[in-house]
Amino acid sequence: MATQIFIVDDHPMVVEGLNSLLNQLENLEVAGSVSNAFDAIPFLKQNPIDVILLDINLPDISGIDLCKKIHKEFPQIKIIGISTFSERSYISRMIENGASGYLIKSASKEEIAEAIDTVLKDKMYLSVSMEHIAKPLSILSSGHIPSLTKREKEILALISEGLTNNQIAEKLFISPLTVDSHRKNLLTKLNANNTASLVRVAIENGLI
Amino acid sequence: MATQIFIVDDHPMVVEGLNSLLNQLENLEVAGSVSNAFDAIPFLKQNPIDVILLDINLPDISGIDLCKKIHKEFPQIKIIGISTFSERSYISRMIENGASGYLIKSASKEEIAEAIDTVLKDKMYLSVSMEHIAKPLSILSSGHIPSLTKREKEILALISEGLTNNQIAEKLFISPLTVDSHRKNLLTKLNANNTASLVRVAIENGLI
DNA sequence: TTCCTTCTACCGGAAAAAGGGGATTTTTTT
DNA sequence: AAAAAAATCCCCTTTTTCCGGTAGAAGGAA
Repeated sequence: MATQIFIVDDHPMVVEGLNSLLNQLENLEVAGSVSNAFDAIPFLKQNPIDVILLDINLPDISGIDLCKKIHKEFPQIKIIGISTFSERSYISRMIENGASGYLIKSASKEEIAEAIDTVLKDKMYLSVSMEHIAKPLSILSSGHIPSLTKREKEILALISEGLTNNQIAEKLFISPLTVDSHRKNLLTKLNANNTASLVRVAIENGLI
Repeated sequence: MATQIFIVDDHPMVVEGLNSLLNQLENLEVAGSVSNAFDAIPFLKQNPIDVILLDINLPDISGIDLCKKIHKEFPQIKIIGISTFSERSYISRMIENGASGYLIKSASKEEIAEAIDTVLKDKMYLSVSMEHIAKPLSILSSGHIPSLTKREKEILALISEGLTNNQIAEKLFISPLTVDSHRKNLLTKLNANNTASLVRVAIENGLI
Protein backbone atom coordinates (compact mmCIF):
# COMPACT_ATOMS: atom_id res chain seq x y z
CA MET A 1 0.00 0.00 0.00
CA ALA A 2 1.19 3.49 -0.80
CA THR A 3 2.58 5.69 1.93
CA GLN A 4 -0.26 7.63 3.51
CA ILE A 5 0.35 11.35 3.86
CA PHE A 6 -1.65 13.75 5.97
CA ILE A 7 -1.43 17.53 5.64
CA VAL A 8 -2.09 20.03 8.41
CA ASP A 9 -1.96 23.58 7.07
CA ASP A 10 -4.34 26.48 7.14
CA HIS A 11 -3.26 27.90 3.79
CA PRO A 12 -5.44 26.47 1.02
CA MET A 13 -2.85 27.52 -1.52
CA VAL A 14 -0.21 25.44 0.18
CA VAL A 15 -2.48 22.44 0.77
CA GLU A 16 -3.54 22.50 -2.84
CA GLY A 17 0.05 22.82 -3.94
CA LEU A 18 1.25 19.96 -1.80
CA ASN A 19 -1.60 17.81 -2.99
CA SER A 20 -0.75 18.50 -6.57
CA LEU A 21 2.97 18.01 -6.09
CA LEU A 22 2.60 14.82 -4.09
CA ASN A 23 0.22 13.32 -6.61
CA GLN A 24 3.01 13.51 -9.14
CA LEU A 25 5.09 11.19 -6.99
CA GLU A 26 4.98 7.41 -6.90
CA ASN A 27 3.99 5.30 -3.95
CA LEU A 28 2.43 8.19 -2.12
CA GLU A 29 -1.15 8.98 -1.34
CA VAL A 30 -2.55 12.07 0.31
CA ALA A 31 -5.04 10.58 2.74
CA GLY A 32 -6.45 13.92 3.74
CA SER A 33 -5.83 17.38 5.05
CA VAL A 34 -7.15 19.69 7.74
CA SER A 35 -6.64 23.37 8.32
CA ASN A 36 -6.33 23.41 12.10
CA ALA A 37 -4.98 21.47 15.04
CA PHE A 38 -8.38 20.71 16.47
CA ASP A 39 -9.44 18.50 13.58
CA ALA A 40 -6.12 16.75 13.27
CA ILE A 41 -6.28 14.29 16.17
CA PRO A 42 -9.72 12.83 15.33
CA PHE A 43 -8.57 12.27 11.77
CA LEU A 44 -5.48 10.41 12.93
CA LYS A 45 -7.62 8.14 15.11
CA GLN A 46 -9.65 7.13 12.08
CA ASN A 47 -6.95 6.80 9.46
CA PRO A 48 -3.65 4.94 9.25
CA ILE A 49 -1.12 7.65 8.49
CA ASP A 50 2.59 7.30 7.84
CA VAL A 51 3.80 10.85 7.45
CA ILE A 52 2.36 14.19 8.50
CA LEU A 53 3.30 17.46 6.88
CA LEU A 54 2.66 19.93 9.62
CA ASP A 55 2.62 23.70 9.29
CA ILE A 56 4.23 25.47 12.18
CA ASN A 57 1.79 28.35 12.20
CA LEU A 58 -1.73 27.22 12.87
CA PRO A 59 -4.74 29.32 13.79
CA ASP A 60 -5.65 27.58 17.04
CA ILE A 61 -2.66 26.04 18.82
CA SER A 62 0.92 26.23 17.71
CA GLY A 63 2.42 23.60 15.46
CA ILE A 64 4.96 22.96 18.20
CA ASP A 65 2.30 21.90 20.67
CA LEU A 66 0.45 19.81 18.12
CA CYS A 67 3.69 18.15 17.17
CA LYS A 68 4.27 17.19 20.79
CA LYS A 69 0.75 15.83 21.14
CA ILE A 70 0.87 13.77 17.97
CA HIS A 71 4.27 12.40 18.77
CA LYS A 72 3.03 11.26 22.17
CA GLU A 73 -0.20 9.67 20.97
CA PHE A 74 1.07 8.28 17.68
CA PRO A 75 4.82 7.74 18.06
CA GLN A 76 5.05 5.68 14.90
CA ILE A 77 3.93 8.56 12.70
CA LYS A 78 6.72 10.63 11.18
CA ILE A 79 6.26 14.36 11.36
CA ILE A 80 7.77 16.85 8.95
CA GLY A 81 7.45 20.49 9.91
CA ILE A 82 6.72 23.10 7.25
CA SER A 83 7.52 26.76 7.63
CA THR A 84 8.46 29.81 5.67
CA PHE A 85 12.01 30.79 6.33
CA SER A 86 11.03 33.79 8.40
CA GLU A 87 9.89 31.41 11.09
CA ARG A 88 12.99 29.30 11.05
CA SER A 89 13.57 29.89 14.71
CA TYR A 90 10.76 27.50 15.54
CA ILE A 91 12.38 24.62 13.76
CA SER A 92 14.68 23.41 16.46
CA ARG A 93 11.79 23.45 18.86
CA MET A 94 9.79 21.27 16.46
CA ILE A 95 12.65 18.79 16.37
CA GLU A 96 12.83 18.82 20.14
CA ASN A 97 9.16 17.95 20.24
CA GLY A 98 9.26 14.93 18.06
CA ALA A 99 9.48 16.11 14.48
CA SER A 100 11.70 14.07 12.19
CA GLY A 101 12.40 16.82 9.74
CA TYR A 102 11.35 20.07 8.25
CA LEU A 103 10.82 21.68 4.90
CA ILE A 104 10.64 25.31 4.06
CA LYS A 105 7.85 26.40 1.77
CA SER A 106 10.24 27.15 -1.03
CA ALA A 107 11.17 23.47 -1.20
CA SER A 108 11.01 21.83 -4.60
CA LYS A 109 9.09 18.69 -5.47
CA GLU A 110 12.31 16.71 -5.25
CA GLU A 111 13.09 18.00 -1.81
CA ILE A 112 9.64 17.10 -0.59
CA ALA A 113 10.00 13.59 -1.97
CA GLU A 114 13.41 13.23 -0.40
CA ALA A 115 12.16 14.45 2.93
CA ILE A 116 9.38 11.88 3.02
CA ASP A 117 11.75 9.18 1.91
CA THR A 118 14.30 10.08 4.54
CA VAL A 119 11.99 10.18 7.53
CA LEU A 120 10.44 6.85 6.53
CA LYS A 121 13.90 5.39 6.93
CA ASP A 122 13.97 6.68 10.50
CA LYS A 123 16.45 9.36 9.62
CA MET A 124 16.26 13.08 10.19
CA TYR A 125 15.65 15.31 7.18
CA LEU A 126 16.86 18.90 7.22
CA SER A 127 16.03 21.02 4.22
CA VAL A 128 19.07 21.88 2.19
CA SER A 129 17.35 25.06 1.09
CA MET A 130 17.95 26.16 4.61
CA GLU A 131 21.58 26.59 3.79
CA HIS A 132 20.74 29.20 1.20
CA ILE A 133 19.53 31.45 3.90
CA ALA A 134 21.94 34.25 4.37
CA LYS A 135 22.31 34.63 8.08
CA PRO A 136 21.98 31.47 10.09
CA LEU A 137 20.47 31.78 13.48
CA SER A 138 23.09 32.24 16.09
CA ILE A 139 21.19 30.46 18.76
CA LEU A 140 19.63 27.84 16.53
CA SER A 141 23.01 26.81 15.27
CA SER A 142 24.39 26.55 18.74
CA GLY A 143 21.63 24.09 19.43
CA HIS A 144 19.54 25.33 22.28
CA ILE A 145 17.03 28.09 22.83
CA PRO A 146 17.88 29.79 26.09
CA SER A 147 15.16 29.57 28.66
CA LEU A 148 14.36 32.89 30.21
CA THR A 149 12.75 33.34 33.58
CA LYS A 150 9.43 35.08 33.99
CA ARG A 151 11.06 38.26 35.21
CA GLU A 152 13.57 38.24 32.40
CA LYS A 153 10.87 37.91 29.77
CA GLU A 154 8.98 40.72 31.42
CA ILE A 155 11.98 43.00 31.37
CA LEU A 156 12.94 41.96 27.87
CA ALA A 157 9.50 42.99 26.63
CA LEU A 158 9.78 46.36 28.32
CA ILE A 159 13.25 46.91 26.91
CA SER A 160 11.96 46.19 23.43
CA GLU A 161 9.28 48.78 23.93
CA GLY A 162 11.94 51.36 24.45
CA LEU A 163 11.86 51.78 28.21
CA THR A 164 15.11 52.60 29.99
CA ASN A 165 16.32 50.83 33.10
CA ASN A 166 14.95 53.63 35.24
CA GLN A 167 11.52 53.51 33.65
CA ILE A 168 11.37 49.74 33.96
CA ALA A 169 12.41 49.94 37.60
CA GLU A 170 9.65 52.40 38.30
CA LYS A 171 7.10 50.25 36.56
CA LEU A 172 8.06 47.06 38.38
CA PHE A 173 8.77 48.70 41.74
CA ILE A 174 12.33 47.43 41.87
CA SER A 175 15.73 49.10 41.87
CA PRO A 176 17.21 50.26 38.56
CA LEU A 177 20.28 48.30 39.55
CA THR A 178 18.23 45.16 39.62
CA VAL A 179 16.90 45.87 36.18
CA ASP A 180 20.46 46.31 35.05
CA SER A 181 21.35 42.92 36.47
CA HIS A 182 18.53 41.26 34.56
CA ARG A 183 19.58 43.11 31.48
CA LYS A 184 23.10 41.81 31.80
CA ASN A 185 21.82 38.28 32.20
CA LEU A 186 19.67 38.69 29.12
CA LEU A 187 22.66 39.84 27.09
CA THR A 188 24.61 36.82 28.23
CA LYS A 189 21.81 34.30 27.70
CA LEU A 190 20.92 35.53 24.25
CA ASN A 191 24.52 36.01 23.31
CA ALA A 192 24.01 39.65 22.43
CA ASN A 193 26.53 42.41 22.86
CA ASN A 194 24.13 45.30 23.08
CA THR A 195 20.47 46.28 23.16
CA ALA A 196 20.11 46.29 19.39
CA SER A 197 21.13 42.68 18.91
CA LEU A 198 19.30 41.70 22.07
CA VAL A 199 16.01 42.90 20.62
CA ARG A 200 16.70 41.38 17.23
CA VAL A 201 17.62 37.97 18.62
CA ALA A 202 14.63 38.06 20.95
CA ILE A 203 12.20 38.77 18.14
CA GLU A 204 13.79 36.22 15.83
CA ASN A 205 13.39 33.56 18.47
CA GLY A 206 9.83 34.42 19.28
CA LEU A 207 10.71 35.54 22.76
CA ILE A 208 8.76 38.75 22.52
CA MET B 1 -9.89 35.72 -24.31
CA ALA B 2 -9.56 34.57 -20.75
CA THR B 3 -7.96 36.81 -18.17
CA GLN B 4 -4.22 36.21 -18.15
CA ILE B 5 -2.70 35.63 -14.75
CA PHE B 6 0.97 35.74 -13.89
CA ILE B 7 2.40 34.40 -10.63
CA VAL B 8 5.59 35.62 -8.95
CA ASP B 9 6.39 33.49 -5.94
CA ASP B 10 9.42 31.55 -4.85
CA HIS B 11 7.47 28.85 -3.04
CA PRO B 12 6.74 25.96 -5.41
CA MET B 13 4.01 24.75 -3.07
CA VAL B 14 2.19 28.04 -3.35
CA VAL B 15 2.67 28.37 -7.09
CA GLU B 16 1.40 24.86 -7.60
CA GLY B 17 -1.52 25.53 -5.33
CA LEU B 18 -2.48 28.75 -7.06
CA ASN B 19 -2.20 27.07 -10.41
CA SER B 20 -4.45 24.30 -9.33
CA LEU B 21 -6.97 26.59 -7.67
CA LEU B 22 -7.09 29.06 -10.54
CA ASN B 23 -7.58 26.30 -13.08
CA GLN B 24 -10.81 25.46 -11.34
CA LEU B 25 -12.13 28.92 -12.11
CA GLU B 26 -13.77 30.12 -15.30
CA ASN B 27 -12.40 32.74 -17.63
CA LEU B 28 -8.96 32.63 -16.14
CA GLU B 29 -5.71 31.36 -17.46
CA VAL B 30 -2.37 31.11 -15.74
CA ALA B 31 0.00 32.41 -18.37
CA GLY B 32 3.10 31.56 -16.39
CA SER B 33 5.01 31.89 -13.18
CA VAL B 34 8.49 32.80 -12.04
CA SER B 35 10.20 32.41 -8.71
CA ASN B 36 12.14 35.66 -8.54
CA ALA B 37 11.98 39.32 -9.42
CA PHE B 38 14.74 39.13 -11.97
CA ASP B 39 12.80 36.91 -14.35
CA ALA B 40 9.53 38.76 -13.94
CA ILE B 41 10.12 41.82 -16.13
CA PRO B 42 11.32 39.94 -19.23
CA PHE B 43 8.27 37.71 -19.03
CA LEU B 44 5.95 40.69 -18.88
CA LYS B 45 7.56 42.18 -21.97
CA GLN B 46 6.79 39.01 -23.89
CA ASN B 47 3.30 38.22 -22.64
CA PRO B 48 0.09 40.18 -22.34
CA ILE B 49 -0.82 39.92 -18.68
CA ASP B 50 -3.90 41.23 -16.91
CA VAL B 51 -3.29 40.38 -13.28
CA ILE B 52 -0.15 39.56 -11.34
CA LEU B 53 -0.18 37.65 -8.08
CA LEU B 54 2.96 38.87 -6.41
CA ASP B 55 4.55 37.43 -3.32
CA ILE B 56 5.92 40.03 -0.99
CA ASN B 57 8.96 38.04 0.04
CA LEU B 58 11.22 37.29 -2.86
CA PRO B 59 14.77 35.99 -2.80
CA ASP B 60 16.40 38.78 -4.79
CA ILE B 61 14.66 42.13 -4.43
CA SER B 62 11.68 42.86 -2.27
CA GLY B 63 8.17 42.49 -3.58
CA ILE B 64 7.66 46.15 -2.78
CA ASP B 65 10.36 47.29 -5.15
CA LEU B 66 9.22 44.93 -7.86
CA CYS B 67 5.69 46.18 -7.42
CA LYS B 68 6.86 49.74 -7.96
CA LYS B 69 8.83 48.77 -11.03
CA ILE B 70 6.02 46.84 -12.64
CA HIS B 71 3.49 49.53 -11.90
CA LYS B 72 5.70 52.09 -13.56
CA GLU B 73 6.49 50.06 -16.64
CA PHE B 74 3.13 48.35 -17.05
CA PRO B 75 0.55 50.59 -15.43
CA GLN B 76 -2.37 48.71 -16.97
CA ILE B 77 -1.49 45.49 -15.18
CA LYS B 78 -3.29 44.92 -11.89
CA ILE B 79 -1.14 43.71 -9.04
CA ILE B 80 -2.37 41.66 -6.11
CA GLY B 81 0.10 41.18 -3.30
CA ILE B 82 0.32 37.87 -1.50
CA SER B 83 1.69 37.43 1.97
CA THR B 84 1.35 35.31 5.03
CA PHE B 85 -0.21 37.23 7.83
CA SER B 86 3.04 37.54 9.71
CA GLU B 87 4.25 39.93 7.03
CA ARG B 88 1.14 42.06 7.04
CA SER B 89 3.22 45.12 7.66
CA TYR B 90 4.29 45.20 4.04
CA ILE B 91 0.81 45.48 2.72
CA SER B 92 0.26 49.17 2.99
CA ARG B 93 3.56 49.78 1.29
CA MET B 94 2.51 47.50 -1.54
CA ILE B 95 -0.64 49.54 -1.96
CA GLU B 96 1.36 52.74 -1.92
CA ASN B 97 3.55 51.34 -4.66
CA GLY B 98 0.82 50.49 -7.06
CA ALA B 99 -0.78 47.26 -5.89
CA SER B 100 -4.54 47.05 -6.28
CA GLY B 101 -5.11 44.52 -3.58
CA TYR B 102 -3.69 41.80 -1.44
CA LEU B 103 -4.48 38.29 -0.36
CA ILE B 104 -3.12 36.37 2.55
CA LYS B 105 -2.00 32.84 1.93
CA SER B 106 -4.84 31.42 3.92
CA ALA B 107 -7.29 32.84 1.40
CA SER B 108 -9.87 30.44 -0.02
CA LYS B 109 -10.52 29.78 -3.68
CA GLU B 110 -13.52 32.08 -3.52
CA GLU B 111 -11.50 34.92 -2.06
CA ILE B 112 -8.87 34.58 -4.74
CA ALA B 113 -11.54 34.67 -7.43
CA GLU B 114 -13.16 37.69 -5.84
CA ALA B 115 -9.85 39.49 -5.57
CA ILE B 116 -9.12 39.05 -9.26
CA ASP B 117 -12.64 40.06 -10.15
CA THR B 118 -12.46 43.16 -8.03
CA VAL B 119 -9.16 44.51 -9.28
CA LEU B 120 -10.23 43.97 -12.89
CA LYS B 121 -13.06 46.37 -12.19
CA ASP B 122 -10.51 48.97 -11.12
CA LYS B 123 -11.42 48.57 -7.51
CA MET B 124 -9.23 47.84 -4.53
CA TYR B 125 -9.45 44.39 -2.96
CA LEU B 126 -8.55 43.93 0.68
CA SER B 127 -8.68 40.43 2.08
CA VAL B 128 -11.47 40.02 4.60
CA SER B 129 -9.40 37.40 6.40
CA MET B 130 -7.23 40.31 7.39
CA GLU B 131 -9.79 41.40 9.91
CA HIS B 132 -9.20 38.30 11.98
CA ILE B 133 -5.72 39.44 12.74
CA ALA B 134 -5.32 40.31 16.35
CA LYS B 135 -3.03 43.28 16.57
CA PRO B 136 -3.31 45.98 13.98
CA LEU B 137 -0.14 47.58 12.77
CA SER B 138 1.04 50.58 14.65
CA ILE B 139 2.41 52.37 11.66
CA LEU B 140 -0.09 50.94 9.22
CA SER B 141 -2.94 52.24 11.29
CA SER B 142 -1.33 55.59 11.87
CA GLY B 143 -1.28 56.02 8.14
CA HIS B 144 2.24 56.67 6.96
CA ILE B 145 5.19 54.39 6.49
CA PRO B 146 8.44 56.22 6.79
CA SER B 147 10.56 55.89 3.70
CA LEU B 148 14.18 55.31 4.48
CA THR B 149 17.05 56.09 2.20
CA LYS B 150 19.46 53.45 0.99
CA ARG B 151 22.12 54.51 3.44
CA GLU B 152 19.67 54.62 6.29
CA LYS B 153 18.49 51.08 5.58
CA GLU B 154 22.08 49.96 5.40
CA ILE B 155 22.93 51.49 8.74
CA LEU B 156 19.71 50.28 10.31
CA ALA B 157 20.59 46.73 9.35
CA LEU B 158 24.04 47.04 10.87
CA ILE B 159 22.63 48.55 14.04
CA SER B 160 20.27 45.62 14.38
CA GLU B 161 23.18 43.26 14.10
CA GLY B 162 24.69 44.83 17.15
CA LEU B 163 27.38 47.02 15.63
CA THR B 164 28.22 50.29 17.34
CA ASN B 165 28.57 53.59 15.56
CA ASN B 166 32.32 53.17 15.45
CA GLN B 167 32.15 49.69 13.99
CA ILE B 168 29.65 50.79 11.38
CA ALA B 169 31.80 53.76 10.48
CA GLU B 170 34.78 51.50 9.97
CA LYS B 171 32.80 49.14 7.83
CA LEU B 172 31.38 51.84 5.59
CA PHE B 173 34.50 53.99 5.49
CA ILE B 174 32.74 57.03 6.88
CA SER B 175 33.06 59.06 10.05
CA PRO B 176 31.39 57.79 13.22
CA LEU B 177 29.78 61.18 13.44
CA THR B 178 28.05 60.57 10.16
CA VAL B 179 26.76 57.27 11.38
CA ASP B 180 25.45 59.06 14.42
CA SER B 181 23.63 61.54 12.22
CA HIS B 182 21.95 58.75 10.30
CA ARG B 183 21.10 57.06 13.54
CA LYS B 184 19.43 60.18 14.82
CA ASN B 185 17.43 60.50 11.63
CA LEU B 186 16.34 56.89 11.95
CA LEU B 187 15.14 57.48 15.48
CA THR B 188 13.12 60.45 14.30
CA LYS B 189 11.70 58.78 11.22
CA LEU B 190 10.65 55.61 13.00
CA ASN B 191 9.47 57.53 16.01
CA ALA B 192 11.70 55.61 18.37
CA ASN B 193 13.32 56.97 21.49
CA ASN B 194 16.21 54.54 21.67
CA THR B 195 17.93 51.65 19.95
CA ALA B 196 15.65 49.03 21.44
CA SER B 197 12.45 50.47 20.06
CA LEU B 198 14.21 51.37 16.84
CA VAL B 199 15.06 47.74 16.19
CA ARG B 200 11.61 46.54 17.23
CA VAL B 201 9.75 48.99 15.01
CA ALA B 202 12.10 48.26 12.14
CA ILE B 203 11.53 44.52 12.33
CA GLU B 204 7.79 44.90 12.79
CA ASN B 205 7.63 46.97 9.66
CA GLY B 206 9.78 44.71 7.61
CA LEU B 207 12.53 47.28 7.28
CA ILE B 208 15.21 44.76 8.17
C1' DT C 1 18.11 20.65 55.48
C1' DT C 2 20.93 21.54 51.81
C1' DC C 3 21.15 22.73 47.04
C1' DC C 4 19.69 25.45 43.25
C1' DT C 5 17.39 28.90 40.83
C1' DT C 6 15.46 33.27 40.74
C1' DC C 7 15.06 37.76 42.15
C1' DT C 8 16.98 41.17 44.35
C1' DA C 9 20.72 44.92 45.06
C1' DC C 10 25.20 47.18 44.89
C1' DC C 11 30.05 49.47 43.17
C1' DG C 12 33.10 51.82 39.91
C1' DG C 13 34.69 52.90 35.61
C1' DA C 14 34.44 52.84 30.55
C1' DA C 15 31.90 53.09 26.45
C1' DA C 16 28.12 54.17 23.80
C1' DA C 17 23.97 56.53 22.69
C1' DA C 18 20.63 60.44 22.96
C1' DG C 19 19.47 65.24 22.40
C1' DG C 20 20.08 69.46 20.20
C1' DG C 21 22.05 72.02 17.60
C1' DG C 22 24.90 73.63 12.73
C1' DA C 23 27.10 73.13 8.21
C1' DT C 24 29.21 71.48 3.73
C1' DT C 25 29.37 68.44 -0.23
C1' DT C 26 27.41 65.19 -3.43
C1' DT C 27 23.72 63.36 -5.95
C1' DT C 28 19.31 63.39 -7.99
C1' DT C 29 15.32 65.53 -9.81
C1' DT C 30 12.89 69.10 -12.00
C1' DA D 1 20.99 75.55 -14.01
C1' DA D 2 18.48 75.64 -9.92
C1' DA D 3 16.19 73.22 -6.34
C1' DA D 4 15.67 69.40 -3.48
C1' DA D 5 17.25 65.40 -1.32
C1' DA D 6 20.74 62.63 0.52
C1' DA D 7 25.07 61.95 2.54
C1' DT D 8 28.73 63.72 4.86
C1' DC D 9 31.02 65.86 9.09
C1' DC D 10 31.43 68.48 13.52
C1' DC D 11 30.51 70.40 18.56
C1' DC D 12 28.80 69.89 23.33
C1' DT D 13 26.24 67.87 27.28
C1' DT D 14 23.64 64.51 29.52
C1' DT D 15 21.87 60.06 29.90
C1' DT D 16 22.07 55.35 29.41
C1' DT D 17 24.20 51.20 28.72
C1' DC D 18 28.07 47.90 29.15
C1' DC D 19 31.46 45.31 31.81
C1' DG D 20 33.71 43.37 35.64
C1' DG D 21 32.61 41.82 39.59
C1' DT D 22 29.94 40.56 44.52
C1' DA D 23 26.23 39.03 47.41
C1' DG D 24 21.91 38.56 50.35
C1' DA D 25 16.95 36.81 50.47
C1' DA D 26 13.10 33.97 48.95
C1' DG D 27 11.31 29.80 47.25
C1' DG D 28 11.08 25.25 45.47
C1' DA D 29 13.27 20.63 44.76
C1' DA D 30 16.08 16.79 46.20
